[in-house]
Amino acid sequence: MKSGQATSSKEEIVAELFRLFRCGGYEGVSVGDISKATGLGKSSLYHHFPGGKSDMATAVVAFARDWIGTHILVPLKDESRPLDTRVDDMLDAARQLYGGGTSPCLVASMMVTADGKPADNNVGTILSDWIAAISSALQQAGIGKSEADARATGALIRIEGALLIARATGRIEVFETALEETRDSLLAP
Amino acid sequence: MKSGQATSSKEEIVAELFRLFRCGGYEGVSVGDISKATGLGKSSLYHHFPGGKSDMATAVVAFARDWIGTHILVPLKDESRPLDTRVDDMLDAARQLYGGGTSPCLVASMMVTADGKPADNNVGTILSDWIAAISSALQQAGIGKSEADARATGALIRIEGALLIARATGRIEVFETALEETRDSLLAP
DNA sequence: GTCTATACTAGGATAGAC
DNA sequence: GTCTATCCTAGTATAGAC
Repeated sequence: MKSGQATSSKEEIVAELFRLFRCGGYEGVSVGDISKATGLGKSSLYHHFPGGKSDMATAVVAFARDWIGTHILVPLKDESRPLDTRVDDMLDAARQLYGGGTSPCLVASMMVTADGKPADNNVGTILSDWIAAISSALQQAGIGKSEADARATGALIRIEGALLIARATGRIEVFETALEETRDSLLAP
Repeated sequence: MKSGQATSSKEEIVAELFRLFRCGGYEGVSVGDISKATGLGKSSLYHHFPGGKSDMATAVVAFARDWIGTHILVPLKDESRPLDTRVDDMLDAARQLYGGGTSPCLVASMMVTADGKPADNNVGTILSDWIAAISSALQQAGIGKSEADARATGALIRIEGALLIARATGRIEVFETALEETRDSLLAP
C-alpha cells in the first residue's frame, strides 16, 4: 500500500483514517499525515472527500458507528439467542475493537477538541446507542428497566474507564479484568 | 484579565493553560488560542515558557500533578483520620476537579496525540499515583494488598469512565452516581 | 483516480523596542 | 514583562495534467 501508484478503495482509506484519528484525535492528524499513511497524494484524498479533513472525520465516525452496529448492536438485539452468549459476543467485539486494551477509543479521541473547532458529528451517540442496546437486551431477559439501564451504563463506564486506565498506567491486563467484571455485572441474577 | 495591559502571574497563566489543554488536548490548542485566552501577546508567553508550547504542556501537567497531590494524595495519606472521611474528601476533590462531570480530564486529553508528536510527559503516572495512594489507604485500614489494588484500580476506572460517558451522552448525573458507587466499593466490609 | 505544482492561511517561534 | 512586527514552517485546500 506504499509502493508506486496507490489505487485504494474508499474502505481502505477509511480504515486508515480510523487508525489515525483514534490515536491522534481530529486536530492531531494532518492531511499530510493521512497522505503519508495511505500512500495517496493530497489531491486524491480531496477527490474522495471533497469537504476536506472534516469530511474525513465524518466518514470515520460513520465507519465506527457502522462497525459497532454490525459487531455489537445487531448481535445484542438477536432475541433468538440466550443473553449470556450475546454478552460474550459483545465483549469479544470490544476486545477486538480496542486491541485488548492497547488501542484508544475513537469517540474519546474525537471528543477532545476546543470549543468552536470542527470534529464532533455527535460521536457521543455511538456510546448512547451501545448502552441502549445492552439495556434492551437485559430487559428482554426480564430485568427491570431502571436496573437494566444502570447495568448497561455501568458496563460502558467500565469498558471505557478501563481502556483509559490500562493505557495511562501501562497495565494492559486491567482491560481484560474489567471485561470479565463487566460480564459478571451484566449477567448477575 | 482582558482589558489593556495584562500583567499576569505565572500561576494565572498556568490555570488558563489547564483550562485550555484539558478541553482541546495538546494539538487542539494553538499558541494564538492561548494568547487570546490570557490576553497576553505571544512574546510574553515565550518569556514565561522559553521552550514554547511543549514547555507550556509540561507546566500544565506539573500543575495537575501538584493539584492532585495537594487535594487528593495528601489527604488520602493522613493516617490520623478515619478512612471514610479521607475517601469522602477524595471524592469531593474529584467532583470539583471534573466540574461535577462536565470538565474533561487533562490526562485523558493529553494522551490523545499521534505517535512521534510532543505532549505526554508521563502524564499517565498521575493516575498511577492516585491509584497507589488509594490502595495504601485501604491497606492501612486492614484490607489485603491484592484486594486494595483491585478496589483502587476500580475506583479510577469508574471515575474516568463515568466522566467520559457523562460527557459523551450528555447524562451528567452519571458522574455523580459513579462517585457514590465508588465510595461504596472502596468502603465495603 | 492519481499525480505534481502551487496558493493561501494558520501556527510556532524570534527580534527588538518600550 | 509586555508589545508590535516579522519570519518561517506546516497545514489546508485547489488547479490542471495524465
